[in-house]
Amino acid sequence: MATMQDVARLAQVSVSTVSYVLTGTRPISQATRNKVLAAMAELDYQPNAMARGLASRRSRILGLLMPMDERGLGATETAFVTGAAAAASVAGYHLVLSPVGGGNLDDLRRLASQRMLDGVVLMEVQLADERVTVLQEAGVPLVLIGRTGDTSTLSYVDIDFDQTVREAVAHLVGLGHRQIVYVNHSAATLASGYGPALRTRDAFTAAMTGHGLDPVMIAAEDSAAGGRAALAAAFAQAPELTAVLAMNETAIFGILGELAGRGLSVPHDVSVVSMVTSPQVAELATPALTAMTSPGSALGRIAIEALTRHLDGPTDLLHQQLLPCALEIRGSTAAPRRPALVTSGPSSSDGG
Amino acid sequence: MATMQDVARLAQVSVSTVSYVLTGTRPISQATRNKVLAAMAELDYQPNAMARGLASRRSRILGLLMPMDERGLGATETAFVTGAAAAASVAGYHLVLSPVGGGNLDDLRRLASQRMLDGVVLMEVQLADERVTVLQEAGVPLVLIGRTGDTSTLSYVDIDFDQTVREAVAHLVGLGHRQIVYVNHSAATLASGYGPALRTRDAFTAAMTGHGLDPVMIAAEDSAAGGRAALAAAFAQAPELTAVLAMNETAIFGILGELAGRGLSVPHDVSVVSMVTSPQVAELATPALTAMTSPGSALGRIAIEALTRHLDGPTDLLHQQLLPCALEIRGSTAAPRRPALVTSGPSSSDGG
DNA sequence: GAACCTCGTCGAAGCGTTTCGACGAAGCGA
DNA sequence: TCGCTTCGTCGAAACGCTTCGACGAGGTTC
Repeated sequence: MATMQDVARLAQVSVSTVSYVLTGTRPISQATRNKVLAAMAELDYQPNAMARGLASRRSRILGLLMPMDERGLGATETAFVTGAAAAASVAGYHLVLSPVGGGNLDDLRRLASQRMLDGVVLMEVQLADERVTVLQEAGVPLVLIGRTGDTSTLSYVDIDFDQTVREAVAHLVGLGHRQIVYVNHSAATLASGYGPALRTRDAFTAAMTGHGLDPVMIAAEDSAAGGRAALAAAFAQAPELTAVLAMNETAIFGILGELAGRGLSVPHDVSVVSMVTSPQVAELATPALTAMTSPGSALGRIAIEALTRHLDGPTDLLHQQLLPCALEIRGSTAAPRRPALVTSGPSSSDGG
Repeated sequence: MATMQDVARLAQVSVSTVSYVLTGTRPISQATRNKVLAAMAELDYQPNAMARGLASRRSRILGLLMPMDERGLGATETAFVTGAAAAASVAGYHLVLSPVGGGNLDDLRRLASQRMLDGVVLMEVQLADERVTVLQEAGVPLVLIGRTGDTSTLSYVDIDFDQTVREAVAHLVGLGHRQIVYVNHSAATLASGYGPALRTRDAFTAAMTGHGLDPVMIAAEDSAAGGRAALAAAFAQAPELTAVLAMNETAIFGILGELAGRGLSVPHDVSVVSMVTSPQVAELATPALTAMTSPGSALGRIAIEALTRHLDGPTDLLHQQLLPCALEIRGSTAAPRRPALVTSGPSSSDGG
């Protein structure tokens, strides 16, 4: 383990000169720089992260705080992580993933106060999220993936749920569907103030109303059984339904199973669109699901970029950005077999 | 940000005394300890992780190195992570997840040499894994989840593939199945020396042979399409097959789709067992899959415990442990409708 | 009662960086 | 030529902690 001292001695310069070569905080002549670089190479020198952190009061570590609950990361969340890690690496930071759930707020407070994290990206943000308060009190720079209710003082990147839902509905309506049911997360999740669930609910209502259609939403537990139950409820509320739009990635497999069980084929009897879904998951189903693909890795990347920009050049600007999901048409949507009576709008009347 | 100085001053003791209270490295009288503790509480003191790391030459950070590839973490890998994170927290360490894939060996070398990681847990180990060499050269304590080919000098925790496969086969044979096909990972994965694929292949051969049965293995691409192709190949090689055992969690959805497409019902025409699978994924299918549930979080926990034990008390003992997956019977296995002719062994002849 | 421990505490020397003030050596305008 | 910057470098003081040697005070042991 060579230290800066060793490098300085070998290069016959002072320690500070070596430091300046490394950090570029002061100009160094080309000749000296070369001597130092050569010495570093010869000694296989690596700066000690702890010493650097202590002296500079910046750890060059970023935290990605993700509540890792029982059911694990979907491919969407994984994409956040990989995107974020790659961006952090580019910016010269390390990324610490920390599974700080709702419960251990003290853990979080400790983590934040230990000066080990230069900044933090928060995932799975609730509309009212105590973690935000804790981190702000600890003075840790913060970027959210997702949004709290009051976004006026925070930087965030989030999915543009409004546009995503609008596009999904437009796709179905364009195919001729009139009775579309939206399967959301559970009632409990809605009640807990989970942003995506609430925002998509509102967006769905708006989009359907805009088409002159009746918005029917079902809250489903996050399980295959929940999906099955949701489909039963959907048929009860909307017997003529020809399409299902589902936010609940887990429930959707139950929905598909239940449709098969009722002898209904996808997409001919019922079309299915999965929202905020990764291609990997969409391909698991048979037929592969038409889905709104989440911009997962882009979200992670942008969040980290916003954070590092804030850390490296202390701009006080907030970064607030929404990214829509992209419609990827696969095998689970088609024109309805018996298109509902056209009650308004110029929807096509093909299909049979 | 109160420092140790502040605490010492307020408690009217020396800085070193405060340190001893914190670390317990020297005895401190109860009276003094109380004074110090009170001062800490009053100042809301949090030790500075960087300073501590520099002085003690231990960062109290552990790395979990996981190759995060395109298709993301399954619930199984996620369980590793949560188990490891929880155990690390208990042992007073932080966990850094680092997406160090195969390519960036230099990144890894840098990470290891910066003295930022006290120790490392390596996931998704190949039989010949360069990362192991790099870390050993850098002198970083190491525990594997998985195994390299030569395990003589390394600590590891891994799934007991041999027993897992044996149990799965025994379950199917016990139900009366004789023609069982094993769907493994892809040929490319096998060729790359991926331990689980190779070990399960051998274990399957051994288990089937032990029952006097013919082992048929199919290598399937990690996709739904790969699963469909695999099933076709399986029927080509073993037309009488009544059961499928699948290691390939992704392919299994294709297999199920293809079975449905052929009008074969699960489990009555064909039984399906999924290996090394999380309950969450098993429940996604309809019917829910009988599966060998991987001891995911236990693996992560045990790996971290072995690592911290090694770090805190420098035992030179290696920790080498295998954990079997647990058979969880759900809806995808049953006695075959027409059990194959009993050719040997005392299998029951019920079912019809 | 001398010699020797052990216990609890202190002061000071690091740990390996960054960063600040200083200072010759040039370079430049007047 | 004189004062003035600017450039490149140096030495030393942090940064906030751990850890080592030392040292009184109080017990034991013979």
